[in-house]
Amino acid sequence: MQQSYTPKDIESAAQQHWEQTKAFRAVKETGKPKYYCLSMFPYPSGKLHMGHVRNYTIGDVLTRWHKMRGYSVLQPMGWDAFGLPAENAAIANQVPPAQWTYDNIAYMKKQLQSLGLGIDWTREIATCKPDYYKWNQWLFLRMLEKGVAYKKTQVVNWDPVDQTVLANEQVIDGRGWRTGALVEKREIPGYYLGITQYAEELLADLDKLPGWPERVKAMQANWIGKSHGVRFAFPHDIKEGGALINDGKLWVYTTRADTIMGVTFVAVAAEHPLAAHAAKGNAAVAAFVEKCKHVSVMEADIATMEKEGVDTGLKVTHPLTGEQVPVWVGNYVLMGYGEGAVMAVPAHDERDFGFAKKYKLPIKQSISVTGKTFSTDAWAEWYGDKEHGVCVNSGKYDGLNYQQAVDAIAADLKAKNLGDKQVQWRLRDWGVSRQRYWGCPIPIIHCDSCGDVPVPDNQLPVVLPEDCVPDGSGNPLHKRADFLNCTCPKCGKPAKRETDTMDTFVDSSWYYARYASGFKSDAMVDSETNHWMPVDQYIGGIEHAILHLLYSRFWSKVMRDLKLVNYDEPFANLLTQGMVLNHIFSRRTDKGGIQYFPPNEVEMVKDEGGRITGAKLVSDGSAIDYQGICTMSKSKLNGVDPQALIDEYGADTARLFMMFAAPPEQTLEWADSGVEGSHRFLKRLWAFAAEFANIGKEAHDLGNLSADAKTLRREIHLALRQANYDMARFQFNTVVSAAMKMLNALEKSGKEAANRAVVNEALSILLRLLSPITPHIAHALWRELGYGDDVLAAQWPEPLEAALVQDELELVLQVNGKMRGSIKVAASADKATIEQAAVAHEAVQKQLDGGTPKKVIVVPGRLVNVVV
RNA sequence: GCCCGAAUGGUGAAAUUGGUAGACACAACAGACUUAAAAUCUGUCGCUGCUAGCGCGGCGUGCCGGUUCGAUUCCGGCUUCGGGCACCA
Repeated sequence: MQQSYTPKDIESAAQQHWEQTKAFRAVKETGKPKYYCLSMFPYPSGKLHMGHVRNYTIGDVLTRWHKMRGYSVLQPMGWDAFGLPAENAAIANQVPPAQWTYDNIAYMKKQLQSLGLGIDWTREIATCKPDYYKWNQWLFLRMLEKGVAYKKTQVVNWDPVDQTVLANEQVIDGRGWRTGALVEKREIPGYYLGITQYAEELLADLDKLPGWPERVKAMQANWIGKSHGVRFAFPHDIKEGGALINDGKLWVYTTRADTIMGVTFVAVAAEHPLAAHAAKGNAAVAAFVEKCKHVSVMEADIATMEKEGVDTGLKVTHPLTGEQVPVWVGNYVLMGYGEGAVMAVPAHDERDFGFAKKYKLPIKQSISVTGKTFSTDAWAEWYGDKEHGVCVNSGKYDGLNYQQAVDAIAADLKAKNLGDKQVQWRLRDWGVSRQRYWGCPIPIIHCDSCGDVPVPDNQLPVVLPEDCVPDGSGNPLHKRADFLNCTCPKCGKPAKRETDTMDTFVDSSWYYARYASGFKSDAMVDSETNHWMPVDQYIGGIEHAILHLLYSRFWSKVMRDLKLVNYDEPFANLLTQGMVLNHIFSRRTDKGGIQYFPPNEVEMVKDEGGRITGAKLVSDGSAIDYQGICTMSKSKLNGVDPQALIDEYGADTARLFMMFAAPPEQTLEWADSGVEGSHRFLKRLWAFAAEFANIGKEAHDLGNLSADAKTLRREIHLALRQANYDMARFQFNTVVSAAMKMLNALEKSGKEAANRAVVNEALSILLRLLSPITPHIAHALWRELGYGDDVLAAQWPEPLEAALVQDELELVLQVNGKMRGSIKVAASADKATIEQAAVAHEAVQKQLDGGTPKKVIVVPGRLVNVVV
């Protein structure tokens, strides 16, 4: 056996072995439970980054661990291959997006394989291939038939840099989620998916997902945003051009209908028809409306912006009291939510209160809480309390609590035909049309006579030409006559194809079901899908907590309603892995800019305690600033290329460090020195195994062990017990530390001839334990030491009771809860014996000072606490 | 403001859920081997007081309080930092 650890050789040999034995080919096996382990598929950006390595290592550890425990496993991989970066690369390099994408896929696939991932590559998919996106189109047509998909013209978020429409979800603080450009409002036609039709179920079914992190469920629930309230109208007779505006009704929505008797004014958004009407005859209103339009663009200021408004001079009628109520324009009212108008109750809404104080509007109390005194001088927390409040100054509603008042008021409004209870959702329908080339074509044909005609199923897929080179000015499909021109399926006349493509979130909304399908028939999914689904463990970044996961859940429910699949929820368990961070180093340039330096060109300067105080450049020793720790990013030059790491240390070291540095859900701080530490462990393991192989493995009798051998064996099994416990809760960092403890113990006392039987057992445990994390070295040593042909086929180790028992226990001795020493007692000792031994201990005697203990507490197997 | 989550040595972290705080590592320091370096191995390593030393104490898990024989863990009240949501009516 080779004396030194050479990762290159053993890793390629192990990978060949898995390939030849088809070790990870997923097949239905009767009598075995299934385990579908899925990592979020990558976008083929060019090369793997550390986040990928972390994600896929976690998935592979779980896959291999389950395989060894008797599950039939499915771990697939594919490519989220449509999207903007390919078009941007095309513009920059004059290469078709298709070619760029396929080249990247080929390279990244090699990288994934070099990590030794146990993937069933026969199920590989790329979403840019017609045999995949055909089913996007097919399902889209089914949705059209069911009314789940529909076309409408709407104001959309327009990203001026990417020249595309963004979903509401893709707008962050008024900027495009990818480009960061300020979003403009535009009106264009597009297709929408009725995700709001499933809002109730998407919210309710979160309760069916105990294996999801609470915070992800909370984020989804917030996003769906269900609120119960009352929608009602203030009647008015304000006319424009002879006709009543909005049929003489100013609609508002409120969650606090119980405070309706406290209404002293109404506030409308600057874009509201009443505001527009008032602006025509009132310069002050016109100026304010204009100001709101400009200010509203400055998103950063909005959060801290002063609440401002202007009186329109218009009046509407209170629907219950008949009083005349003034209408104001408020910069805090949003046209996009509810009705674009709100009833204002200064006494019981903090925002309205501030507004009323500023403009000296009346404040009318309509809720009171026992023992509290109302004052219009300052806002108090209880004014908004709907738990304890009862109606006052509210006529017939006096004395009613929140729910009673809302019920009564809603009923009265309904009787007057002026309103009713309504459930309001924050969630909007999903606009899927994108004015981009590199995406799945929307299967629609525009005919001058017949209008928008769906492409018939037998003409699917509508294939996207793969040889276009976008030049940055609009969609290149507009210039492709061969794509554009077609005949109308209804009347046969010449017609034009839709050139919009689908949001790439469509592609990723069902790929997991496609993997699970056997690919045996020309169908979106086949019967094998229901065997593997739902995904038993889904692993990916927290950044997808809302969009991708919500869309996938929605898509699954649509597929279920079409009887394509039989599950309600696609992902039974979800693990959101933390980000990978690294140090940032920078320096101010002469011109006042900031220049960043990659960590490998920098030497850190530390103080005596080892704290980082600064840094200097390796090349010339000049001082630079240490900026702390941040996510790896191209612009800050603090990314680490996993390939360099694999080339230098091997895949096992990369995997081991990734698992050891932090628990999976926590952010991981990159440290080169930590990588070396992990590599050192593997070298030590190899060296120890090689020495053991040389000495030979005679004397394999575990039945008659010396006290030392028993102690060593117990240490091994204790560590194993801890490892198994931690494996089950995905705390892989302490699984690794258990493995390290085993090797430490073996190095300390494993070289004695008398311990050889224990060492032999220990190494077989250690190699099986490490096999999911560092599969290559485990595979190689398992064979070298003659344990068998394939460690993957070995049974997962479990600690033995016989190895854990002790004749004599060491108990911690406490006096008043403070540790004062320890006592040794026979394992069979009863409570009285232990108490006696404890009290007799000199440390206890010293504390007792001749007296007797008040109380003695014995925790079996752990400690004795003497209270004096 | 609301909803999550976190806070433990110089650093990453652990403590099997109320029972020896700091496991396992990294860094640092000292030593061995070496002509030397690298590699490797050994030792020290929370803060602090007394002691020449062996040792013997005190404090310590963001802060303040509580429950308990015993609290990193449970309860109440804060502080700070992450993440999400938000003029959402």
